[in-house]
Formats: sequence, C-alpha cells, structure tokens
Amino acid sequence: MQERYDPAAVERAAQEHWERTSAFRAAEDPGRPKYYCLSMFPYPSGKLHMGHVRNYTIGDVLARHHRMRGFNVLQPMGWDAFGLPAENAAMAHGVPPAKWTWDNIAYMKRQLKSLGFAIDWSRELATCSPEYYRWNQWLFLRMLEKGIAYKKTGAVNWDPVDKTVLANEQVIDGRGWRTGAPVEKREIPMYYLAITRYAEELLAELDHLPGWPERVRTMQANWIGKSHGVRFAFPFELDGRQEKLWVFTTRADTIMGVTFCAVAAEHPLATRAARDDPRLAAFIEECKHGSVMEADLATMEKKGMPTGILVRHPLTGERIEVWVGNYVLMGYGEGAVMAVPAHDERDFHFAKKYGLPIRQVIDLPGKSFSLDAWQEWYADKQSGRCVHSGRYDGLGIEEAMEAIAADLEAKGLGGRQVTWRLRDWGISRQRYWGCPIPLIHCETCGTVPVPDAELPVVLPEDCVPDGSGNPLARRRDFVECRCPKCKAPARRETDTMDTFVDSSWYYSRYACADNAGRMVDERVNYWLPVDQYIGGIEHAILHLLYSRFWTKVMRDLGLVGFGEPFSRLLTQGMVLNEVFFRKPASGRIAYYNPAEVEIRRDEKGNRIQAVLKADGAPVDSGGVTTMSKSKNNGVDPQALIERCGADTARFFMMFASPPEQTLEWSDAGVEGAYRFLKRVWAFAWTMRETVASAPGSVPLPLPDAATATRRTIHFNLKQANYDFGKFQFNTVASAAMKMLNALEAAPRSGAAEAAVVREGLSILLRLLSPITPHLCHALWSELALGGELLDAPWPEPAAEALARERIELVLQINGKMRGSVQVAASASREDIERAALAAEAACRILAGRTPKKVVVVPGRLVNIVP
RNA sequence: GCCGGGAUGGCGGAAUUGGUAGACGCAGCGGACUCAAAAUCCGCCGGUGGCGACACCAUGAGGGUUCGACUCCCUCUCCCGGCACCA
Repeated sequence: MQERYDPAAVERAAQEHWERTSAFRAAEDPGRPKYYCLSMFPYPSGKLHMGHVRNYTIGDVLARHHRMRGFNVLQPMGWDAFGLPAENAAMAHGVPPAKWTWDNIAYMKRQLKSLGFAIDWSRELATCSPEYYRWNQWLFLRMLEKGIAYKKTGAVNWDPVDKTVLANEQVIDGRGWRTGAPVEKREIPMYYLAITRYAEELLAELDHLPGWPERVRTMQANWIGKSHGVRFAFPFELDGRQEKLWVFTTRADTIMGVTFCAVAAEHPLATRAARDDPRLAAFIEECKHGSVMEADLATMEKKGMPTGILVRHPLTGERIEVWVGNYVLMGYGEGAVMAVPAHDERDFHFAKKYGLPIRQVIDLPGKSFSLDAWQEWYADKQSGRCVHSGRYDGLGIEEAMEAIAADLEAKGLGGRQVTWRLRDWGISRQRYWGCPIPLIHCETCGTVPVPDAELPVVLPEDCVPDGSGNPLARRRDFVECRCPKCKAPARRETDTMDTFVDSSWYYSRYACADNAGRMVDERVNYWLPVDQYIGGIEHAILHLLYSRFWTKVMRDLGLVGFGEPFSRLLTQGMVLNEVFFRKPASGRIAYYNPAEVEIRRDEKGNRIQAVLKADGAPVDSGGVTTMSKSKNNGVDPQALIERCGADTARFFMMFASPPEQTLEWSDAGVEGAYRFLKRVWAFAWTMRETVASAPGSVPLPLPDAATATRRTIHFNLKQANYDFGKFQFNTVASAAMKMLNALEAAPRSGAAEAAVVREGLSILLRLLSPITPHLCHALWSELALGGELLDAPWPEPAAEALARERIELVLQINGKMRGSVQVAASASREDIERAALAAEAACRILAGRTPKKVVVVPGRLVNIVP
C-alpha cells in the first residue's frame, strides 16, 4: 500500500480490475430482483459537460447501491446521435455530420470510461446507426397501417432568403439566425403521430406513477390539458349557401356575452373575405410574419381586422361580426373563437383596442363591473351568476353550461365536448441528419411505404449541409428509386424524423441490442420497465411524454408487455454558471468564461466587482444560466478529472447539492472534496496495521469512549440510509465526512478500540463506495475487509450501537430555546415535565409562577408556556 | 403571456417533514509545524448590544394560523426550467 493518495493510479487499477472481471456485464437472472437503472443518453456534442457528470454520477450511485443491496443491476449507455448540432458543425467546418458525430462518440466514450461508471458497454447503441434506426422506420410503417401515423399540413418557420425551414432556436427576435431576414410561417405537408388518441390514457396513468415527482406529473397533466366545454356553431349565409362557423369554448355560460368572433389568418372564412378586400389580404399576409413559437404568439401584440362577414348568434339570432385575429391559431381547436370581452382578459383588451362592445353577463356578489379596466374576478369560474342573459339569469356556472349546451343541441348547433390541449406529434423534419422516413412518392400509386424487406432506408453518410435546405433532396442516388407497387421511376421521401422518435424507445432496445432480426425480443419483458430513470428536468414534458406514448403503441402492437416505460423518475436540476460579458458600443457582444474572470471582494467577503484576469478591467454579469457554448460559461470536467481524479469529481458533484435542485457551479468546493478523499486514504494508511490485527467483530460491552465512537458511526449510517431513500446524496456525503471526523478522533489503542475502528472503516468504505468507487475499491482490498467491494453487503446500523440510557431534550419556554434537560431514555411524560420545571432556566424565567401548559414532544423537546 | 419549480451566513447547502435555524464543507481570520512557502493539523467564524452570564434580531418582502413556522395559508418581488423544429 502506498502512503500518498494517487488518484490516477488508483483509478486506473480499479477500472482495469472491473474490465478484466467483466464486472458490469448484466444477464437475466430470474432468481434475483432486477434493477434497471438508466440515465438519459447523451447527445454527442463533442465532450462531456458538468450536467452529464452530474446525471451519470447520480445513476451510478444508485446502480452500485442497489447492487450491494442484492439487485441484479443493468446500467447501459448509448448515444442520441442524430440532430441539429451536427449540421451546424458541418456548416462551420465542412465536416460531414456522420464523421463529426462518430468522432465525438469515440472521445466522449473515453471520458465516460475514465469516470468509472458501472456501465454494461456491451449494450451500447447509437441512434444514427442503421441497425438502430431501421426499427424507427419499421414501427413507423406499423403506425401507418394502424392509422396512428398520418399526413396533414403543419406550420413551420421559413427563412425566405436561405429558402429553408428553421428550427425554433434558429429564430432570433423573429429573424433567421444566419440571414437576419424576417421569418415567415409556412404550411407544409408533414407526417403526424396521433398521440391524442392516447390522451385519456396518458393522463389517467399519471395517477399510477407514484415513483414520479409530483411536479412532473402536474406539468404533464397540464400539457395534456383535458377540458370540458361546448363545441357550437354560428350559422351564416355566404355566396348563397348556408354555412356554419364552428368554435369551442370552456365558458359556454358566457355565451350571451359574445360580441364578436375571431378566426385565424389561415381560416377559410378569412381567405374568402380577403378575396374582395385588399386591406384584409394585406393584414393576413402580415399575420404570416413571425415565428411559430407559442411563447412568441402569447407575448406579441394582439391585432385584428374585421372581415365584414356577419354570423348569427346561435341562441339570440343577433348579428355578430367576424374578425381575423393574429392570436388565433389554425392548428388549435377550430381555428376560430367566440369572443366574450367582459369575461376573457385577452378579448377584453382586444375589444378596448378596437372599440368593440363589451357586455357583462356574469355577476359576483359585492363586486362592481367597470369597463375602465380588467379585474381578475371577471374571469371567475367558481361563484358567479348569470345576468343580462335572458332565461339563464340567476343560474350558476355549471347550471348555465348545462342549460345552454342543451339548448344548442336542441337547435342542432352544437353540444358538450371534451377537448385536449395536447396536439398530435409532427415528426417530419426537413433536415439531413436524421432517420429517413421510409416512404416513396409515385406519380401513379401516390405515397407508398417502403416494403419491410427493403429496410433500413439508409441515410448516406457523406453529405455536408450548407444551410440552404436538405442536401438529401439533391442526392439523386438517394431520391431516385422505383415504386414498390408499379416499379415505375419514383421519388424517395427526403424528410427525416424528429430526433424525439429516436429517444422514445432506446431504453427498450438496450434489453436486446444484439438482436438484428427483431426490434425487441422477450428479454425486454425481463428488464423493463426501467426501475429508475434519471435525467434533466428540462425533459419533464416532451421526451417523457413521447416515450410514454411510444411504449403504449408498442404494447398495442404486442411488442412489449408493459404500458409505462419508467417506474421511477428522478429529475435532476440543471447545472448553472454565471455569464460574464462586455458589450462594446459597436460590434458584437463578447462572452468571457468564468475561469478568465476574477471576483473582487471586500474584507467581509461581499462582492465588489468582476474583472477580466487578462486586463484587470471590469466585465458585466449576465446572471446565471445553464452552461452553454453560446454564453461561454461552461466548465470542462476533463481538467478537473485530470487534476484531482474521477472520484473527486464524482464526490463533489454529489456533495454540492441535492440532485433535484439546480446547481450553481463554484470551483472553490472542489478542493474540499479532494482534501476529504486524501484524508480517507491517509487514515486508512495510518490504521492499516491496527485494522489487520483487530478482531473481526466488536466485543461487547465496550469502554465508554469506544461506545460513543461506535454510536456516531451507526447513527450517521442510519441517517445516510434514510437519505439514500430520498436520493439526497449530499447528506450521504456529509455523513461519511462525519464518520471520518469521529474515527480520526477515536481511541485506537486496545483490541476493542481497534475493532471499532475496523468496523467503522468497513462501514465508511461501503457507504462511500457508490460515490467514490475507485478509492473505496483500493482501500477495501488493501485492508482485506472481505471479498469484492462491489458485492459486499450494504451496511445496516446495529440496534445495540444506537441505544442510549439518557437523552437530552430541548427546553423551550414560550417556544424559545432556553437550555436543555437530561432525562432517562425511558422517562415518562410526567418525569420529563418534572425535570423541565426543575431546570435552572425554567425556575429563573418562571420565577414561581405556575405554567399555563407544558408541551412534551417525546424524544425531542419540552415547551413550557407561562 | 401560460404551466412547473426555487429563494436560508461571504459561498454550496443542513434541519429526522410543524419541534435546538445554520449540520457538513468552502472561503476568511488566528495559531502550530517550517529557514521560508506549500501541504497538513488545531481553534474561531449570521447580525446587534453586553466584560460576562445573557438578551434581542434573523430563513426573498409583507400579513395570518399555532404553545412553537425555513416548513402550513394569503398577497407580492426576483430567479430558473418548459412552451410542441435545441437536446
């Protein structure tokens, strides 16, 4: 054994040992409970970032912990390898996305290996390999057969200069990121997956996922957005025909307050009206500017223009004017809305802006309605009553909705309906670096699926995108093909799939990644569902919802025997860092990495200013945000690993904050982690002979000092085991530190004392081993504490070590801490009360008065209320 | 704008879920060792007042419930995540 802690040597040796013994190779074993521990696979962006280190360390801690608790653990890893950054890299450096991606994978795999994660690498997969994505294509064709996949138009961001579709992140302030041209909305044909068919189940099953964080379930439920309302029509006559304008509302009780209707710019009624009205046509054109992002639509100025078309109110027959509104979405609901300015905030402001009538139809006792300003209660859905509503006057919200829905139904103009906020999943991307959609367009046969036998449709790997559309469309060897039906020359579809398709089922493929003949085989039902899924909170909705949907489709196709893919979910917070920048009067804003910036403080440690180390001049702070390339606020874990080792990086990541919380980076704390590991090593070195000669079990009874040491060890172990259950690894790390503090201070001369130290070290190393496996592996074997640490039994606190005869209770007087009282552990309520009233502080403060009340909390405190 | 979450010393965070606020660590200060420095070790470390015992203030801000509130309720401020083509 070496005296000095040398992380590089320790880690190399441990990793070689695990490699040699195939320690993390997982196999099905019906005799043991299985534990499938999965961290979200990374996008191979180039190198690991701190978020990855955090994510995979959390997963590894859980995997190793469960292994020691006797579970058959599977922890696989792969690559979410398709996506936009590869195309951006291609544009910047002229490298084909395939080469860039595979190079990144090779580098990041080395980095992951150096962190010593207990991963079964034999199951590795990359979504950009044809062996993987052929099953995307295969399942897409099954969905097409079942009508779950279908074609319709959808809106995209269009850059009119580059003549290309832009991703939302490529639209900056409504302009294309490369051209600066104002972005337009375009309707293009796309393929959709009917996730809305599963809306009811996706919502209902959320209640049966107790292992999911409440906040994620709430977010998903709100996203799915089930609402009960009424779909009804405003009849009208146009061009000599009887027509109906359909709308949906959740506030049918306010229907008597409708003063106008609004339709989307793409609505047929708008198109018809614009035919005779050039100003309206121009307005509709204007509505097409801007991005398709909901956040933009929600915050933009609400604008509108009348169409001149009048429709009839379905209940009163009153004439209602139809407007075109830029805030009405064609793809959502009917593309038309009724407007009740008195009871909808958006309609209220719109009506005020354009001088449209506002008619109050709901009243709340004690409130007075005024046209001057919007008040929150106008939209109240609880306790209002109908007014100015004819025969509905006096009805409550629910009664009014019931009556109105019935009347609409009687007239054949509508009725109750359930709607969903959730929209079908558009999977077409006009991009190169993705999974090809396996379809062929034939002039005579139409759109024809590629036959299963011809799968996969392989993506050529040598294209280099240049920002002007999809290079696949220019590849004649890809596009030109024959129609599978009539054998005539035909064109291959060049759109690729959304990368969320790739990540919607990779976790199932890990169970049987070696099966070239089937998407999944029977092993999937051994390993899945995933027992513990770990990933960033930013995936709380989309990725997790799509995966749940995809799983249900696979279940309905008989491919898997489960409907929910992830039994338990841990959503880690993001890793943030401060952003520093300078904005010159002219020219581009410059970002400086926090490593280049020095924080100046006063003698109390309060921050005065931030300066650039290079020139000593101040820089501005842009707050803290997620680490990103564009803001240059990332911290490279590689440097940390090289300087202090993987165990220090892992320990610090776990110690810095609980997993679910956002983590603000600070490199100051790293030193403390490194120092602690060095102390563990040094202590083990000092104790190597003591441990070797110590008895294998602790002789009882122990001398007092040794009893106290042992109690500290077991008490902290109990606390740590409780914290493990809460995924609170920062306090597990604290408990380990407290154990070491106790052991260093412990007596070690006699045989009993040596046995306590030996037991303490054995507990400490096992407790710490999921977090710092290399260090613990080395010390466990050096001290010969028994077999392979990986499979050592997880320690449990001993009842006799925790027991104590006397305990200390907090003494409060009127809720304020005023000292403590010592009582026997078995003391009764009366004993405690007597002891408390006899305490010096109690006598002094009470000064002879009789207390009103004495509150005793067993094992904790006693509160005297004077 | 809408949905979800967060705020505790100079800093990261703890508080057994309504019961000692600040565990553990970082930074800082003082000391030991050293020719010196680094490393290491020991001590102090929320604020105000007091020689001191101690008292008062303090968990983003304001109110409330309770013997007792970081924890529960109401109002507000700021920050973070998501908003369907970033992953």
